[in-house]
Amino acid sequence: MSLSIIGRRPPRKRQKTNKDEGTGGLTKTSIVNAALDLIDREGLDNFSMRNIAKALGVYPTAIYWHVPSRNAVVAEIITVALQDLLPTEDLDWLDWFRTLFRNYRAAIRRHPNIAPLIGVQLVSNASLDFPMIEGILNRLTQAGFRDDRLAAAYNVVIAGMVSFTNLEYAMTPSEDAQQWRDTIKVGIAGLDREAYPLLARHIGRLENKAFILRWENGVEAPLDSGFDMFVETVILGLKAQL
Amino acid sequence: MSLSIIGRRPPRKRQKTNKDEGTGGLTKTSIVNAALDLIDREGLDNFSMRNIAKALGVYPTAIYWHVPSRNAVVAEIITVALQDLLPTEDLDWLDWFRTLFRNYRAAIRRHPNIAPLIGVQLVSNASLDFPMIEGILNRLTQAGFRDDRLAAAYNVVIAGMVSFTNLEYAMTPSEDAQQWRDTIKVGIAGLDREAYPLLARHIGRLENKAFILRWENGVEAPLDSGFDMFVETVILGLKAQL
DNA sequence: ACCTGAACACCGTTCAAGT
DNA sequence: ACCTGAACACCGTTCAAGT
Repeated sequence: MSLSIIGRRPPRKRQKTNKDEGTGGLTKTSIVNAALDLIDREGLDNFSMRNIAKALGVYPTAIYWHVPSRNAVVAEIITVALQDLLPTEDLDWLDWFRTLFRNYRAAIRRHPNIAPLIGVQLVSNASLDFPMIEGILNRLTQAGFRDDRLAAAYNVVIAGMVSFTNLEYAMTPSEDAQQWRDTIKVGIAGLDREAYPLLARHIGRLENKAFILRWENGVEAPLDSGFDMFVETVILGLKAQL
Repeated sequence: MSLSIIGRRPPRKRQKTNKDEGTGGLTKTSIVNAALDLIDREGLDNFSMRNIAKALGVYPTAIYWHVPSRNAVVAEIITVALQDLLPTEDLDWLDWFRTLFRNYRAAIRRHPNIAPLIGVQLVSNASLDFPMIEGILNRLTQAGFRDDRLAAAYNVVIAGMVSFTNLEYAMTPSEDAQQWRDTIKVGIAGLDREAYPLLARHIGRLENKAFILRWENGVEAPLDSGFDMFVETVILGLKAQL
């Protein structure tokens, strides 16, 4: 049972017409699928209620009979994309969290363009669900976190799960990508090597492979080793505080 | 020397007229200040080029003589808000990173509404600057990270710096905040206590104090203990990998 | 050099009307 | 029950024209 905010409106009683598939009629799921498809194919810049409608061959306003708002569509997209993140029960708590974090990143890699939607609005947070929360609390309790420290550790885990990956898959400018890339490269080329010696020495392994110093996101330039270290950092850091 | 993408256009030669203050004329800095003010006062939903113009008493298009795009304004806002994050030199590497993370959060707490702007676009990443990057590399080198592991650790630090805080200050829905809060509370009230016993047992210390289970963001409901633990997690986790 | 003003191609959402 | 169609109050940005 997830905290979906969709399907609350219209609040008038509504018979379960149960035509969620087959008939080709407009439904909540067909809308959400079309929206996710649109984002995958054309990027977040082209994600709009009007473009969803266009993809479905209906008037923009038709969507509002099935779904209360754009925010609700976003929440539902996140729910769909982040299904089945929970690791299997047999893992110990360290491996359980490792797997959780990797599952999250794998889900984002399937739909990288949705990354900027996650975490920026409380509304979209709500599409995560109880089984996941319970699972996290369960493993943290096993690890030894109690009471207020359990709540704190829970927040650490959520932040750890989404943070690196969301940053890795930040939006690249859809227009003038070339110009943007040049701007960064020129900035790096003009670097004062005496003022910033470490940056200058390691520029080869930082350029386009490190936050702030890249012009492509995780789709073209994945930050695998950084992600691996981040996962270990969070897990070993939690362990160190027991 | 920061990687600002502002002031590139118009690329025609342009005399330094040096009337950045005093005269009351429109300038890049007056535009950025007005934009940041607008966001602070009225929230991100009301942040638009047109509303900046309205606040300055000019036509929307006047802004485009001083600034190339909305993205450029965003990048500049971030640069202004994230000034002076660097800790003092005398701290050892552990305390240096602790202070860096706290400085970042303090900066966001001064302008909480800009949090959703940070990290979602590569463009806005670029407003961070070389002194900070060099400082981070410096402390990581001191700690003992070398070569490829230095680059990975750098990415861990950047992600660690922004992640928890950005999530903590995610946007609350500007409209129908009351309805949104009720939706969450109803979801929690209807919780299956047998299926999710840990969640049920600790709901008192999770409700509105934990990601996914809150209806207010860090402005009204700061996650202090979670943040403290997150900082220690990242730092001790890095230390554990040396 | 700097701003006005019209214009273009978009948005999300409401509401009345059709079937 | 479900969709059309018009309408409202917005967007970012370009470009010609004024001063």
